[in-house]
Amino acid sequence: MGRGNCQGQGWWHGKFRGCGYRLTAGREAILDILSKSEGHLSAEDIYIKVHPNYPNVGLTTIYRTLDVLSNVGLVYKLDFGDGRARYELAQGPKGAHHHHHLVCTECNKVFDYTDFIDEEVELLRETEKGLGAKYNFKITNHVLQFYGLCEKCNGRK
Amino acid sequence: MGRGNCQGQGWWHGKFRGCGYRLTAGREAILDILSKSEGHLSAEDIYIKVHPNYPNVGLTTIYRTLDVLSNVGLVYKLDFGDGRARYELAQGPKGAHHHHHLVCTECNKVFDYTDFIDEEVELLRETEKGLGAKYNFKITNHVLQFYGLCEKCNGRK
DNA sequence: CTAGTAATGGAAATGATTTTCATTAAACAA
DNA sequence: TTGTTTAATGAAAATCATTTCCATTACTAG
Repeated sequence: MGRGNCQGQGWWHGKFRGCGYRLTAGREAILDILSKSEGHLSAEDIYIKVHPNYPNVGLTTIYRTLDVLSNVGLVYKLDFGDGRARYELAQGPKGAHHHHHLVCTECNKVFDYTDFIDEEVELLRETEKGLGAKYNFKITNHVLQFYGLCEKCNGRK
Repeated sequence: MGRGNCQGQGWWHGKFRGCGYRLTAGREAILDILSKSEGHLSAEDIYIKVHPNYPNVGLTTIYRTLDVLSNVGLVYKLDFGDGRARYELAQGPKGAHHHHHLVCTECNKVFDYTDFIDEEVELLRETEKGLGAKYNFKITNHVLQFYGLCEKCNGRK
């Protein structure tokens, strides 16, 4: 973690300075890639996309930056169970568009969905409240993911 | 994956042979440990517990066996986001006792809970059905986990 | 009893992520 | 603008959970 709770909402620039972080070329490059190519990039994916324009940005920096971005709350770090983390922008300039993920265990493709989100969110909120009260547990975060076979992979069997 | 769908319910012994697997001493030792010490053991945890009685069972075998057990459906492989997998018996001799997990991000302790399970299961079932229909996705599995601070860790801050 | 094949263990390999450390460059004050 | 302070950086090395290799052992069906 590090320097306190810097999570919240808002859009870049100010966000950094406020938390004592510096906004460097490399960091902007990474944010830029994330905002353009929407969805589920691994550190290496980002490295490959950033490299042509910024050949001097190393993989180490990608990792460090993603860590910072996720601390600041600009990026979500996702785990689809394939041994490498994925990252996606927490929100566009327009704000957050809440969605969950559907992961194909065969081709590893990830589908975003927004159906049932309201009911899910409602239940999750209830559960968080209930569990928090019962176990004196302060819930900060949850993970809900569905795994299975996408249409294509399911057909092939 | 491997040799077809060997998932289902039932208790040991028969399970193995039926799927073409052999029930060896090492495998029984691992099942034994899992059934005694309930909850969330890592491969190394298991290794350490098995080793005194079976010094000749290596870590590699633990991993391989856990893989088999999880294929056969006797064991759930869990991921609490700390970089190592955990394993728990899918069911006791009495049958499954469905529960979910509450993970403390500070001390990494994991709490089982069974509250709200009915509502959760209901919603998850609905969602699975809905998503399955809409995206032609065959959902086989889901993950729902809450993260936060346990009473102790929360108090310390 | 014997062939066929699954299971095993130890060592080496893998691969994503972190750490180390010397160098560079934001940020802010003078 | 110019320092000065300290965060940020890159390259290489280190970590560490998990897998793979490979030669050996041991179930099991015939």
